[in-house]
Amino acid sequence: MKKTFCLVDCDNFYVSCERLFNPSLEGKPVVVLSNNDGCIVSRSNEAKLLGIPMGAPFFRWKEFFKQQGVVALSSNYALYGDISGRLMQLLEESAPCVEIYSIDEAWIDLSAHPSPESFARELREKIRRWTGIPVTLGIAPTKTLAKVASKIAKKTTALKGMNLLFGEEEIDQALRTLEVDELWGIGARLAAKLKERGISKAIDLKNADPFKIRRLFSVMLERTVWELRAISCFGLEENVSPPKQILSSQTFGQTLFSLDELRAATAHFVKEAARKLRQFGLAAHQMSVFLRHGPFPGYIESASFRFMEPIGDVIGLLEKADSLLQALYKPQRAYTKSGVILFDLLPQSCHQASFWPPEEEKERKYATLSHLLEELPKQKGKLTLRVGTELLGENWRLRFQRKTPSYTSRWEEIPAVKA
DNA sequence: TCTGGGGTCCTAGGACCC
DNA sequence: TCTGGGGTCCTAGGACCC
Repeated sequence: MKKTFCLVDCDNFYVSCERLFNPSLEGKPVVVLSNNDGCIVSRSNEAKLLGIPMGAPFFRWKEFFKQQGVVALSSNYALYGDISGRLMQLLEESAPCVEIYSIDEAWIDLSAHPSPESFARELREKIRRWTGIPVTLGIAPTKTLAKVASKIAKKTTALKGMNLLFGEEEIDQALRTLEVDELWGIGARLAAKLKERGISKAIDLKNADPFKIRRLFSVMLERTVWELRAISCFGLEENVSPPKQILSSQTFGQTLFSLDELRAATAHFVKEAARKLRQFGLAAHQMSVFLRHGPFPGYIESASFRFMEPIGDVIGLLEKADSLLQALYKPQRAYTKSGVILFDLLPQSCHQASFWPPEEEKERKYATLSHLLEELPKQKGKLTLRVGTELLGENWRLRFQRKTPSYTSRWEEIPAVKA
């Protein structure tokens, strides 16, 4: 059966969110920075026109921004997450089959829709009116081609944020204009290898022999070739599958040397990871703690542990993480980042009984404590109950020098209208 | 002086099994 | 001299995505 996929892709999402609450940013070059104000992760069209690349380190562009009047903002994830939630909800109410793909992208299956074009036109208008966020829609017989359609729509103002790609000639025409690394699933590494074999434009990959591509590269790349030929290989994934791993980590606000500081940071990451674990009703069979040290990009060392039984409670995770960390730590090292990964995740309900008699008393105590540790701060404020290790240091925390208020998610920061 | 954080999937190779 | 042929599972590492 012929398929029709529609990609809904927010334009410059983080910048667009900032503009909702600060219209004076409209028409100006604006960028949003990553955590720690490290690099540039979102750019307005005006900023793109100035030649500012995605992912560039902020410190290299600071001077240029001053000269050109570019506004740089720290990222405000509470705001972006909230706006994204509203937008996705709107999509789910408007379309039958939706896959939320990232904070600012979603797929809609329009295969059964009698008129995808008018549906898309109305949807785009509705999103703009209800959320204030501009989006671009790419519509095509495969996901890879829908990405191509949207990419071209973003480059071509005449298309007004919408592009349908169906005819073979139209598709070929589009693929002739794109480099192979502009395709979904092809990064710099693969592009370099493809170029060695004379495949440099997207159209060259479409015309390559899929079986040869599979042999030389991978099945994934073979599927991309089929997708470029309008044969769908990547379907819509509607059911939100639980995560397979949970990672919580950060680059520190400054270089750290002391074990106590690292312990405080790690305790924080464990709590974050455990919160997510509970949110999905999962338990972790394995945990790994890692540290990065030395000059950028640095060396990463990690230590893992496999629990006898999958574990979900914070206290148990904290204990183990702390001892893994202490085993990894070496004095005199300049640490720049740490983190915790939980993997081998299972639903809490498929708990396999232990061969050993359970330590019921201890488990009950832990469960109560873990519950308190999570609930109390939620109800009474962040600092009401914390783990001792968290108090060992604060220097790992991030610098946010240019953050805008949490307009939609904190009562104290809701915008006020002055009479 | 400054370089994000959170994910997924695939592959190759080793250990082990019958 | 001759040294099988299938499997499975696990892990590390590479590549990609937003």
